[in-house]
Amino acid sequence: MRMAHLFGRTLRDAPGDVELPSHQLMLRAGMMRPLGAGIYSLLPLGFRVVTKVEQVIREELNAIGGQEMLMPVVHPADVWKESGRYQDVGPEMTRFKDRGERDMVLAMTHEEVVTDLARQEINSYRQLPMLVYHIQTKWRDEPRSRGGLIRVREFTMKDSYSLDLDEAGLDVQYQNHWRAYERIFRRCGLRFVVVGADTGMMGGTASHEFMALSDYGEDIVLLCDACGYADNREVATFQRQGAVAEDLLPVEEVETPNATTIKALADFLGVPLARTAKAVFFKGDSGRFVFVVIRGDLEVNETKLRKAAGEGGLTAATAEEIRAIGAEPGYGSPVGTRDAFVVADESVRDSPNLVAGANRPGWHLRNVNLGRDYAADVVADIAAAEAGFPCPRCGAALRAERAIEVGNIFKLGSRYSAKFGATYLDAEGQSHPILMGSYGIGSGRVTATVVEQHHDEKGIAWPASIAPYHVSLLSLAAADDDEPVAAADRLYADLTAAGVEVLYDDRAERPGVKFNDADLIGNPVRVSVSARTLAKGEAEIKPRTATQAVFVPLAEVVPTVQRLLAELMAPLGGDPPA
RNA sequence: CGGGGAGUAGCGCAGCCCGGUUAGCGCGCAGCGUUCGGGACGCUGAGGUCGGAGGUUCGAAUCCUCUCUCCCCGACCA
Repeated sequence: MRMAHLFGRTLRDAPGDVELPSHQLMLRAGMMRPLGAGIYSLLPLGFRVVTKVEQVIREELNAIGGQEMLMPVVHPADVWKESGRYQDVGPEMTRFKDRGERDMVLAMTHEEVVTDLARQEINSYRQLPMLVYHIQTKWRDEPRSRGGLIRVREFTMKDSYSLDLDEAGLDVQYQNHWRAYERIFRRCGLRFVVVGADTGMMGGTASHEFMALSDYGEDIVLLCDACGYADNREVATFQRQGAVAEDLLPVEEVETPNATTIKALADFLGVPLARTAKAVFFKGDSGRFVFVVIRGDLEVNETKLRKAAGEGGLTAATAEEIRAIGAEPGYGSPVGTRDAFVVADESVRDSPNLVAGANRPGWHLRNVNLGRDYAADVVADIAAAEAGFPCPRCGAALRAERAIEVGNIFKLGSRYSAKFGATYLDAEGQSHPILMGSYGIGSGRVTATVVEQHHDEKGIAWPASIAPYHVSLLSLAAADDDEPVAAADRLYADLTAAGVEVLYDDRAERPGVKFNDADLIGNPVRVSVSARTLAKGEAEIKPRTATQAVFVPLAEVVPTVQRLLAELMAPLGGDPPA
């Protein structure tokens, strides 16, 4: 591609309000442009990268037996009503009516459609297992998109769906995806970990997320370097110290002016946070008031709490709602409150004689004990794991890292097939629901995440496997000097003929501009010819991440580039260019 | 949805508080000339409904009201 006619120019400055490195760099490099909040056009350079990522995905999915297909992006609402998600999913699903006043939706995902297809196409055990996938646009009207391609409303996702006879078959496909995803992300040059995850509203029985470590990640993962334990913070657990044996002391009131936070309370009384119980108040989606009691040194994990309380969603309770159940904001405790569903963390069961609120301003109670002074409707693990907490498996200190979710795998089981009547007949003529799995990778998010992990102050440094082009070819010449241009033209032809993808900067720009743009765009190898190199019959070759360039005779450029590319590709596990 | 910030030329910004000819600067863009290995220089030039609507005023980018959009934090999130 000749850069003079490339659609999409580079920018010296990113828009001032853009902060994420990948967002800035992909805008500056001319790879994408915003159309609206969370809606982007991919320009040719960016589209080439995403296409390559998708090709990697395609190859690895095909390798585990995937059959590529294509399902629609506009769905009649009927299938969503059939699964129940038409009612369950909130405003992030866009609903509209067609001209015939029929309810329609924009696809957020494709479980419904694939299950509808499965019940039409599958009826015998002889047909299973199967694996189908597509790479298709999704629309999710997120309350807040952010960070360029990391979190958008319209995006392209590879979603695959496994169809199996039984749990054993589902396990195999789940493991196949696990391995395929590891290969995909390795080939894309991503550093990642696999963590256990919440199944969320996908339901199902198991879920893992592929998390690329990044300071700008929206998720937090907890990792154990000693034994390899890894979980999303939403589900991460930690070793508890067990019940403390201590005689239960009588409750006594203590005046605690202005001690409305747990920290202020502990400081005022001179007791450690772990000797206090804090109350946290939520209103559940069901309308119940959820009263949480947890030891003062721990934080509530809302995902765990939602499960323990059996609530689909939770919002913080208002001061009026708190007073309505007989509690007092800042001085709340479950002692003497009413009309609340009390969820206690295991920590308050195991730690006797805690300081808790007295439900009147300026006063707390010493020696409050679960069971004696108040009852809990549920006692469960609802505490958030933190860095430094003991690993649930081996006890070593956990490490916490921010991460971007680039892929996930779910066991759906019969959640959809049962509702849709997607069944097969076994060898005895018995009907069984097909067991399903669902597996997703966002190709645009993968692309942006690669940039997060592969850039420097100059620009992007693409892994060779997914770079827009293999080579940036620069002709460095004065306007009246035809020699370097002619030499670069020949190299462009030779490299292209050898199967190397070349972005040829043939613009009438000064050397500095071309160097800077080449660094910004980030193709893995740069080849330059100028009067200076031609004086010795050479070209300059420099990998994007190398500090030193090499000079080779013009005739050696093609083989040298091919060798360099092969070296750059090798650790990525992909094939070098032909 | 809550909190914060911002909409002035393709991009980055100033001007606004304290209203007053023709709305500025840098980059980019076009032309000419000089330059030519890490974002050159000179001259000339094109490019603007100052996000939109309404209002106040002799006069509004500037003041008031409403509204739209974008960004950041939070809530949310398969």
